[in-house]
Amino acid sequence: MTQQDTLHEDVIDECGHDDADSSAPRDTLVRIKENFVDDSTIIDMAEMFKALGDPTRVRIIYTLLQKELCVHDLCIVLDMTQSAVSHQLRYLRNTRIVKRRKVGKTVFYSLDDRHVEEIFAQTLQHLQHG
Amino acid sequence: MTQQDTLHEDVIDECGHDDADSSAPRDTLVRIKENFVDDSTIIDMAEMFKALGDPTRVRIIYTLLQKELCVHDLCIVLDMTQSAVSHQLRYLRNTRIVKRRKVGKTVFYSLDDRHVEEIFAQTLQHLQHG
DNA sequence: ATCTCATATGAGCATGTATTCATTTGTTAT
DNA sequence: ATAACAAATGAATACATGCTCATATGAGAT
Repeated sequence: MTQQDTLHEDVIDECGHDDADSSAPRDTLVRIKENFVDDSTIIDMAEMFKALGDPTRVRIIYTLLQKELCVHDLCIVLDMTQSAVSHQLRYLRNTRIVKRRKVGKTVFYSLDDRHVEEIFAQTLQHLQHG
Repeated sequence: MTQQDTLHEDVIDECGHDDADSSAPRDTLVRIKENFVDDSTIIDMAEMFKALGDPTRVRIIYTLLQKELCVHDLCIVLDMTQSAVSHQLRYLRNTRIVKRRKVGKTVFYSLDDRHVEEIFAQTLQHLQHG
């Protein structure tokens, strides 16, 4: 916010009259500002994408997309420490992307959120042949 | 990888014979491992989600979803420093989410990737009324 | 109770990241 | 050329994050 508050309108769209002290563009910005969803939604979105924004977690999700697995087997498939996997599973659990089911002393993990599943699968498709 | 390599199969699915030295479950894990997409795809996915996984960048994308804007106006709408916004725009540019168009000394930014746009809009919808 | 296996978790560390501040580059106008 | 504005960028800083190591919890078996 160091520079002055003049507004710029796309020259092509507005055909000329984008004067520095015109008020219409300012209204446009105000309108955009008012169109904002609430902060909590913004934060929720960021949180969710952040949860998907790590290679290890992507691999976990991709694995669970194929089959429900226990922590131990996940460690084998991912070739990672039990501790590292458990930490990431806790992360994914906290963001409701993954759920667990206990059978005796083993805990089975599977995907919890269907539309996270959709987003993930969709993105995977796009990247694989796009 | 500290614990032993016994495998666990879902008791309900497999109706009993989940012996520690059964070989079928091990095959299952091997199959899952082989189903893996290549590492670069995993990394690309994570990179892309990471790019969307920050409140500031979410706000930028949400804003540009409504209208192409120059850096200066983005600063006003987001109520953020020109430097901070520019840094994030560079990030989004590097991940091909956003593109720029120069008109004189002002630079207009807009969304570049249509399916990032779709993923974003879809996720927003899900979160707003889900 | 004790032992073992499966998972969870806290602390510590090394690395990554978002912002700020100061400065630079690039463009227009005088 | 010089001045003024728009945007980009490098360095520094404060904070977040992913993994490791050690340890704790919890459940079944002996």
